[in-house]
This record gives sequence, structure tokens and C-alpha cells, in this order.
Amino acid sequence: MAQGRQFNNSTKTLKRNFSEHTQSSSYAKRQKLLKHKASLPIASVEKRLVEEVQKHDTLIIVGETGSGKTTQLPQFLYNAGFCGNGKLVGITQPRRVGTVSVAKRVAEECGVALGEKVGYSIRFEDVTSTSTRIKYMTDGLLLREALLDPYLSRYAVIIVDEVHERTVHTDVLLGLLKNVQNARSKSVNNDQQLEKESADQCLGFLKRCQRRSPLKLIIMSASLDARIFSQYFGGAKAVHIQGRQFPVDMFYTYHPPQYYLDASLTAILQIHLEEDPGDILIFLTGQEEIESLEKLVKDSLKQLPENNKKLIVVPIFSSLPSERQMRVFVPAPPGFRKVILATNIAETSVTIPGIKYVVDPGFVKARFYDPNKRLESLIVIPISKAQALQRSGRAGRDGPGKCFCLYPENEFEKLEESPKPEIKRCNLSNIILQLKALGVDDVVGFGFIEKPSRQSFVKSLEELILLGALTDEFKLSNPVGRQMACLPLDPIYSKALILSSEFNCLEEMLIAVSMLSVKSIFFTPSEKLEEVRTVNKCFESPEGDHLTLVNVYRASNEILEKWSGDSGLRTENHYKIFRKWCKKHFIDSRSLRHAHDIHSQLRRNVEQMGLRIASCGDDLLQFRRCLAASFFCNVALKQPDGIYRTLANDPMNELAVHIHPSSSIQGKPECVVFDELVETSKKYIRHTTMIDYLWLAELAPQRYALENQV
DNA sequence: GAGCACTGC
Repeated sequence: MAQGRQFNNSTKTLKRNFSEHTQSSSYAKRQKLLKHKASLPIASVEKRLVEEVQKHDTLIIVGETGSGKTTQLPQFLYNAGFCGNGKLVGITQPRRVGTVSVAKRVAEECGVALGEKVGYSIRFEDVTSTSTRIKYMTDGLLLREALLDPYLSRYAVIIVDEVHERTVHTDVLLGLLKNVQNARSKSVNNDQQLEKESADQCLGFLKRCQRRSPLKLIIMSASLDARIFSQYFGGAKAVHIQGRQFPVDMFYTYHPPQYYLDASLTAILQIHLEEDPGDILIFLTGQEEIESLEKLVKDSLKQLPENNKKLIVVPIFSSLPSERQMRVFVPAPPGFRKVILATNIAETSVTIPGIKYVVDPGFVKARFYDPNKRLESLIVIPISKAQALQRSGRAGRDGPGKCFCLYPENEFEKLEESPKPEIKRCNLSNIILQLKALGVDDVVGFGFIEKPSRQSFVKSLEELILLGALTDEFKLSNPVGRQMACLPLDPIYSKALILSSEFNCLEEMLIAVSMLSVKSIFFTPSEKLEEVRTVNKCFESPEGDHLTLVNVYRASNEILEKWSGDSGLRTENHYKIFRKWCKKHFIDSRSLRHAHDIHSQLRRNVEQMGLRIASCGDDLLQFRRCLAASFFCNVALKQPDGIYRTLANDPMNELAVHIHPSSSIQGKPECVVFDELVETSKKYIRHTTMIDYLWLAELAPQRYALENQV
């Protein structure tokens, strides 16, 4: 009957908060919110949804966009008493911004301050308290919470949202939650049975299970196909909730265009000249394409009569500095139309209001990974049906819209249903390390919703053994493996941090690893290549990019410290100066601040581990030797013809590669370590630093000793 | 010599 009591309590809380708010100035705003809330499609099925959750341990909810599932369901469950005994309803999201905005919204609807009953937790920001009962968080964060609390015992309900996106974190989380739910219900039904099954490797980490309450799982997806999720959870019940979108008229071409950039230009001009007012959104594959089309559109406009020139072109893509990204939200002046040239950042991450027309050439740039060659590729491929629907939906958010697909309708039928899940296109080393730390010994047997290839497992297990994270028996090593799993980094970076303590350069390595962890902080408009190079000359290290990154970070730190004065307090004004400095050096200030945040978090981590923090000062040899000792899987040697060749166990997997043109490395050193190998127009190694080949046998004998003996 | 979709701990 605890649930009934909780129900009464919660209504009282709501009433009290509500009466407080009637006196406040936000009364009108709140009335509007509540009216909107009541009009959502999900509102009419509250009772039924709550009953379904009570009846089933796992429920799949398919809600189209605009159904209100993300904001309303947690409130329904709270009001129905699922948060008894201080338990939480947790809701995971794949992105940080989405997590914060939805939590703010729900707190407003509940009439509470953010961080009280409703809160959120993302990396670097925990806005929760002991009174928090509805907690929004990123899926990656819940995964890390599981390392500390394997049963996730604080949660009565966990809602995994946006599962159709199939990010690595979501996929791993689903497998993990399935195990946790299993173990928690077993512990309720029969403790002895669990004892017997503790030999079960997947549940090994739940051996010390005590009496616990069962875990309710709710899987929420926007895609129409709930079957795979339902099957995965043993035929779990699926409920559909109607969405609220305006109709979008679809148009197709008769033939596939030869050049879709030209076809895009034609489509934009045609819409601009013939259709009613309303902004246009076009999906392209990358910065280069966006910049060319921007130029094409602007050139064409010049030839139009004066009254037809009222078209504003706004680009948006990930590496564009955040201030310039914000321009897509600025409404076009009266009488003008806005055309937004976007990558798939506008598919999910950024929602732009006022779009009436979508132009979709039907392509996307996607990343693939070859575990044998350790090669990542960025390839332009056709989109999936799910992506096509998502893109067209962007035209129907504020009113009826139109979507112009630059391919024939029969081509749509040939598209894949949904994109290939990320877990099948990435390096598994980090995931395997996390699973091992969670006590999942048999990672190949882990219940993935879709299992990655055997070769991916083999290669990543090999790498983890070489790094010393796993023993030859595939067990997590102590202390190195455990320490590595604690750090929120890719295994090679974790290894570099741990080793750098011995090489007396942990200060430098903390910076290098933080900088490598954020997307490239430099933004280079294609027409300003030379200018960027000149202004940043002062940071460049001829020995390699890792030291260059350290130089940039230290220079930015000086700016921050110089202006923070004795008090150590940084005011808005200091950040203004910081941002100005960034702009001068073509640096995205938000990325750089992110690197600073990561740096302080990692610093705390290594202090807790008791690692000795020291600087190598001018003895940069130590730093490079440490890089060699940790990045020994990523080595390239210069060939007689001047082209580099990666080193691999099997010569079949060695590749001819080029040092990325952005590198600061000087001359053509015989041997380099690199951070990543990405194929675009060529196979490039990025972030390279020169080392001495002879160091490898000494510093990485587990990989190079044999070669040396030959 | 010449460039890179997105997300996350």
C-alpha cells in the first residue's frame, strides 16, 4: 500500500507548489504550460499507460514526435506512486542538450525549481538533490553509474528514450538493463536460485545480490518498427502513441540527378521563386559541400531581379563555432526567406523553428571502422528510410510543409530501413573494458541487441591485452585495468595517463589527452587556410601535434588566469576576453572550455588514484617516449619513397598513409605515433608526433620485442 | 601538401 500513500503525498506536494505559484508572476505562463500539457496526445491515455507499466516489467512505447512521451510519462509514473521509498524514475537521453532542456521543461510543468523533485545529471553538471525523484540523464552517465551501483538500486523505473537512434551507449545500456532487471526480479523471487546461477557469467557481477525490488523498464522509440526491441525483451508489450505533426507533402524527382548539388541549387531557387513564404532546410553531407552550395546560391541570387534577391543563406555544421551556429535561430528580416544549409546536425541535434520546406538529396556522411587495419572511414552513403522520414518531418513542426526529395520515389523503396547501429561500426575496446569492469566476463556472449563481428571483438581484446588492461586470461588486470576502466577515456588515452606518471609528464599528458578528447578546437573557413596557419604559428611544435595542443592549452590558460586575478573568480568579462582571444586564433571557445572541463575532471581522477602529478618541463623527450609507450599500436614508418606505412602484425593490414596537412610536424621523421587513422579523400594519420623507432622494443616489448630479435 | 557526419563518459 506504499504506492497509495505516495500518491496522496505527491498530490499534496503538487497542490502546495501550485498555490505558491498562483501568487507569482509566472502564473500566466504556467497556465499556458498546463493547457499545452493537457492537449498532448499522451494525456488521454495516462491511466492506460500507468496500468500497462504496473502489469508489465518491460514496456515498449512507440511515440511519434510531438506525442509528449518524454516529458509526460515520468510525471504520470511519479503521480501513480512509482517513487515510493525514495526511489527514482530515471530517463536517459542520447544527448546533453536534450537532457537539460527536457528536464527544465518538466520542472516548470511541475512548478518546482530544477534540482528538486525534477533534476538532471550530465557530465560536469549534476543538478539533482536528495529530493529528486524524476531524473533525466545522458545514457553514458547511467552506464558510469552502473560501475558504482551495479543493481542501479536507486531506480524503480528506468526509461530509455530515443532507442531507435541505436547509439553505442543505448545498445550497451539495453543489454545491461536486461541483466539488471533479471537479477533484481530473481532476487525477489528466489534468493537461493540466484546463488546457483551465480556461475552464470553474465550475472557474475550480481553475485552478492540481496533482496531488492524489481526494476521496471520502459523502452521508448520514435520509429514505427518496435519489433526488434519487443523481441529483444522476450516479446515485451508495445504500445503506440499518436504523434502531433502537421502533414508534409512529399515530392520526388523523375530521375536520379547526375549532380545533386546542382539539383539542390535548382530546388532552392524554385521554392524561393514559386512557393509561399517559409524557410527552407536542406540536408548536405559536410562542410565542403555546404560551402560550395552557399557560394552557388549567392552567385545565382546576383543574377535575379532585385525583388527576388530576398534570400538569406545560413550554414550549420558541427565544426562551425557555436556563435555562428546560433545564426540559424535568428528569424529572417520581414520579406526575406531563410535557407539553411545543414548536415545531419539538423536531423536530431538542432531543431530549427519555422521550417516549411525541406530539400533532401538523400545522402549522409557516415563513419565505418575496419578493425583489422584500425582504419576509420568517412563515406558518403544513401540515407535510410527512417532518416528520410525524420528529415521530412522537420518541415511539419509549425504548420503543414513540403519535402522535396532529390531522388525518384522507387529509390526510396530500395533504402535500408534504418542506419547500421553504431556498435557495428566502431572500435569496441572501450566498450569491452567497461563491460569487464561491470563484471561481464564473457563479453562475446553479452546479450547485445545486435552483435558486432567476431573480428571486432578479437582485435579489441588483443589491443586491451597489449595495453595491459587485460591479463592473458582476458581478466581485468589489477591495478592497471581497473584504473583504466575508471577513467572516462578511450583505453589508449587512459594508458597514456597512467604511464605518464612514471615518465614524469602527467601534467603534459593530462592536457594532451583532454585536447584530443574534444572535437577539433580549430575552425578553418576554406578561404582562410593561410591566415589560420600564420596566426597559430606561435603554438606549433616541430616535434608534433601533441605538443602543439599542449602549447595552445597553456596559452589559453594564461589568458584565463591573467584575468581571473587573485580572487580566482572568473566573471563574464573574463570570458569575453577569452572568447576574443579564441576568435583571433580561429578557436571554438566552447570546445576549448570543454577541454578545460575534461582536464579538471581527469586531474581529480588521477589524484584519487594516487598518481604522481609532475611536469617534464623542457625535457620533452620524456613526453614523446611516453607517447611511444602508450600509442605503440598506432605507429607509421617512412618508406624509401617518402610515403608512410602503418605497422601491423600482419603485413596484409599495413597501409600507405599520409600525415594530415594540418599537422605541425616538421620535415619527414622516420617514425611517428599518431592518434587516429581516418580515410577521407586519402588515408590520413591525424595528430602525429615523431618518435625513435628504437624506443619501441624497449618501451613496448609486448608488441615489438620479437621483431627486434629477427 | 590540403580538410572532418553526430554523440558520450
